[in-house]
Amino acid sequence: MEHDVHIPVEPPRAPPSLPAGRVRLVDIARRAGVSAAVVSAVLRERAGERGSTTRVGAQTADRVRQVAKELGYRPNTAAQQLRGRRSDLVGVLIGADSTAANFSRLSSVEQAAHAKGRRLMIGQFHGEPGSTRSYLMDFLSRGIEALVCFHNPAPKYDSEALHLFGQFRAVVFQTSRPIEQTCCVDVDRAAGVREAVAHLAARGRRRIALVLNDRPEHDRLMHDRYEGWRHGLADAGLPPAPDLVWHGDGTFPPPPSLVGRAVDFLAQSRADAVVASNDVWAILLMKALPRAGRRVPDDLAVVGFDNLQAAELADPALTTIDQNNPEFAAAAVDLLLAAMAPTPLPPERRIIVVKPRLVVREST
Amino acid sequence: MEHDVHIPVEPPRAPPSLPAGRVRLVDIARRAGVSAAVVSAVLRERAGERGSTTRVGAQTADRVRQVAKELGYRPNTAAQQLRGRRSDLVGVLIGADSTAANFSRLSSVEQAAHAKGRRLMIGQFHGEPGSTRSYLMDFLSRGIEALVCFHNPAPKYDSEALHLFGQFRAVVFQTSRPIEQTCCVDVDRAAGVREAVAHLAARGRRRIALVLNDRPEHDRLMHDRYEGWRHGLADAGLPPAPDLVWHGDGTFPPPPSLVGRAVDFLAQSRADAVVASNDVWAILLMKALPRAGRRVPDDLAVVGFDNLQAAELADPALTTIDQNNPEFAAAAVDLLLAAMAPTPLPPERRIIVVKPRLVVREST
DNA sequence: CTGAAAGCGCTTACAG
DNA sequence: CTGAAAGCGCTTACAG
Repeated sequence: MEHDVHIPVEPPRAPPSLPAGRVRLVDIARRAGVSAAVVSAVLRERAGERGSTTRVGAQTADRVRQVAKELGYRPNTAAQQLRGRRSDLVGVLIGADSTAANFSRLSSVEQAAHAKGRRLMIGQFHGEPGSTRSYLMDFLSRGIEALVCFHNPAPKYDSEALHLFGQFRAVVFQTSRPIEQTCCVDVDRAAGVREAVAHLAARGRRRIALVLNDRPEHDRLMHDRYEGWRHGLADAGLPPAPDLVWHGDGTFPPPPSLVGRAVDFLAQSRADAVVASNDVWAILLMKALPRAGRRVPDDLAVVGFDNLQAAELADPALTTIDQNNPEFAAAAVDLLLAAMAPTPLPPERRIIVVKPRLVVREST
Repeated sequence: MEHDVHIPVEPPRAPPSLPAGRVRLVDIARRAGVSAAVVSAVLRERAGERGSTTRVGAQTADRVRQVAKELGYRPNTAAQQLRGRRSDLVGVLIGADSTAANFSRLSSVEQAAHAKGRRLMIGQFHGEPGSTRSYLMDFLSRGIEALVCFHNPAPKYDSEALHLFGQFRAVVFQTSRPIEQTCCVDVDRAAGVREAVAHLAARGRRRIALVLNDRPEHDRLMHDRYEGWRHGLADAGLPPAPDLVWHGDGTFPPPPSLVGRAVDFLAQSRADAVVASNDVWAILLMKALPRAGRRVPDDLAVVGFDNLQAAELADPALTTIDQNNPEFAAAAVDLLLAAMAPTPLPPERRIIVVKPRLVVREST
């Protein structure tokens, strides 16, 4: 019919020896004069997978590899996956409002995963539980079996989300687990603060204060810091000093008024050192202290937590507790791989605690 | 044979009406008493894809949806992809040594991509071209057609890498393109600096210096700042002042000795304001200036570039040029989607320039 | 409006 | 040591 003439004519097909478009396994097979099964066996062998029972002659194998390279063959992962191959993707869930510290940890996890031949797919959740669920379902649709969650602290999940988490072969959470069977990498915050207190005491500080973002009873992260501080004082032979603990109302980042109250507290309590909840708090304190007539570090030594880029750039450069992201990331990936193994991981091996490192700079 | 007795006995199969393991399309079809083709049509319709020519009766459709929900069906993306469905994944290439600024941009891109129904797979490269190539091949194997590259500045790619880039349907680079046909989102650095100079002039500054990390002739990013500064002076009716330009040797971050030389220059040139290459430079200058007897902002106003978290935390809080990541990310994703369309994008639409915003704080 | 069939690109028993 | 065949879970012409 006349109105059909505009339909484009099929271009002449390329000769079968030079496949057009994407190169497939059979294209290699045809060119090398072997069957697809042989090509598959050779290529999987090179990919370092477990040797198939089918052995291919060395000459044939070389020829196949040669042709594959010539044609620039790249296997179609969708087909491999459909045929039963396990996915090498790791899903990552991270809060869209994550701090810079979390994104730098993400970078470490990517490197650790890459070193183990894994790739990362990332999803950010934005508070509402729906976004978490949709990403989890998406990951499962793609055959992703391993998941890392950067929840800090873990939000309250609804039962539907918990059900979805349960469908992965391996899940590693950060800091705490909403589901007992899953895995967790935690940072030993108490040990970090304890080391910081030891460092301050060694430098002659005697009235070492603690500034918390929230009450220790409300927030496990703060509780851990409190415990580390308490033990640190005891280690150094200093008396327990509940009068040297100040806490905010959980607001973060703290508004100037809240920082001002903490500074007043530090001045009035005659503290000669302070361990802050994190670097942001520490830097804000350092900024406000001189205006209250307290010099850092002469009158008051300051220690932060996180080792943000801002810590190094602060004036004076901030002594802080580094969360040791490379070790954290390696532990997370190791846990993930161990949890994927056929034999279930014993409960005591499902949690790894990473020890942070104190980075001493000018503020102490 | 006796030594085979340890092989586990197959568990009794679940009745066909309650499929065990992953739920497939046919499981829904069986339960709903229809064919797989009907289920596929109904489910794709719900997924908002273009309506198939095959229309399904409303009652049947409802029943299918109901059953799919009951069984917790999730489509197998590998099978969909193998059947010809386009991938909704966007590959992201980012330097492992990326600054915090780049990772925060990554977060914006994820949000923009997510808003358009796309997912991100990230890969980090570690300097050597091999890691870039292996990620590009990996992305192609997965059927990923869209790529975003956070190269800043773009490294020298070998011809093999360039060939791989050419195999994607859409590639968006940051700042500059190593291949002409690809797309690029750039930040109008010159406009940002020009605005900063206008701001300084409006506050009565007359000797506005420029501190560059490298010679303008060596580095396009520095050249753009130089041009913005030059035009800014002209806009404000200030004389051209080549004696107010200082540049380092490209080392970044700058060692204290280099910062010291820049500070000496600022003191000797009697500058009353300075625009620095970036926030790190600005903060290091602010830290060193008081020791040279110059107070910020009273004697010397300071402007940075990037709006890092450290800028807000600096003392005084740093006025800086924000790269406007949300707009950058939206532009990058728009470009990607436009470039994926069947009609090729005209060359002039392959570059989008994002205007940065000046964030005024205490340092000016 | 609906069903039966073919096929996407692989891998894996199963024969030779 | 190698080949022919079946099938993973979908979607899309093609018939009815």
